[in-house]
Amino acid sequence: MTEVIDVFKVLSDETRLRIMLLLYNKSLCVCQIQAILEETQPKISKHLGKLRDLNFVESKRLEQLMYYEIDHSNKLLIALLEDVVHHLEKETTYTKDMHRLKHVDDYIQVKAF
Amino acid sequence: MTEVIDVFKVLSDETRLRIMLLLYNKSLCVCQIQAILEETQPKISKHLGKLRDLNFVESKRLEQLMYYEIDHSNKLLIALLEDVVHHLEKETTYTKDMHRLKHVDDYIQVKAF
DNA sequence: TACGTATATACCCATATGGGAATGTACGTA
DNA sequence: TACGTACATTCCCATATGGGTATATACGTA
Repeated sequence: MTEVIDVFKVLSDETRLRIMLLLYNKSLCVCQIQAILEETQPKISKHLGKLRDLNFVESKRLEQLMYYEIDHSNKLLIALLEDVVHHLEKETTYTKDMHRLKHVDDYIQVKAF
Repeated sequence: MTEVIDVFKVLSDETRLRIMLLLYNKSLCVCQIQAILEETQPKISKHLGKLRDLNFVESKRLEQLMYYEIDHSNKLLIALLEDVVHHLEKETTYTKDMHRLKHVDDYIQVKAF
């Protein structure tokens, strides 16, 4: 039960949900997420820390960059995100985020994961 | 986005999640929910109030009993609960709740919804 | 009308949560 | 070694959240 509660808690914060929706599509480093979401670095970092502590994402350092990858083996998490994606298809914040994600390399140039 | 966040917030409390999983199967009155979950009446009532305020459930009075029914038209909510059901199939609290739900009439005798 | 049962609400409190500002740490480079 | 960039963490604070106890309200019945 705790497991389910944790997933819902994680996804019930807008910043974290947006982060997860990004990582659901592609692994990213902190500064990319920061650029796409237009949020402060500590804010992003703290949320990523929480996500990592709960094993919803994994981090991997590439030189100075810390890349985050979603745990694709977490069936529940993935199923929930899939539902959300369908629900948000035409929602402004989501579509903006996805657009920026596509063009993330225009915002910031980093090495690929 | 707020819509999605609200659903996740609602489901991120164990008591509320258990209530929703009950109502996902069957409409129930407060005292039935209380009996199944073995929680205090104000606790159940307050959570139901929150669920009603957010339009995730509807209430309907039958004499002294207040019946609660899930909003089956809320596609996202239903999809998420479906995912949860699959994930909890063998989880203790959940299976216990479902067992009590089946035999709710042995616990408390009330008029059907 | 008085009472019992079912339910809702108010009040209070402990704790959790999220964010900002500042600071610390890791790594690459000059 | 000094510095810049990327990221993590600490400290602090405002607010949200959940639960308990007590109380109020609604409805049926004697």
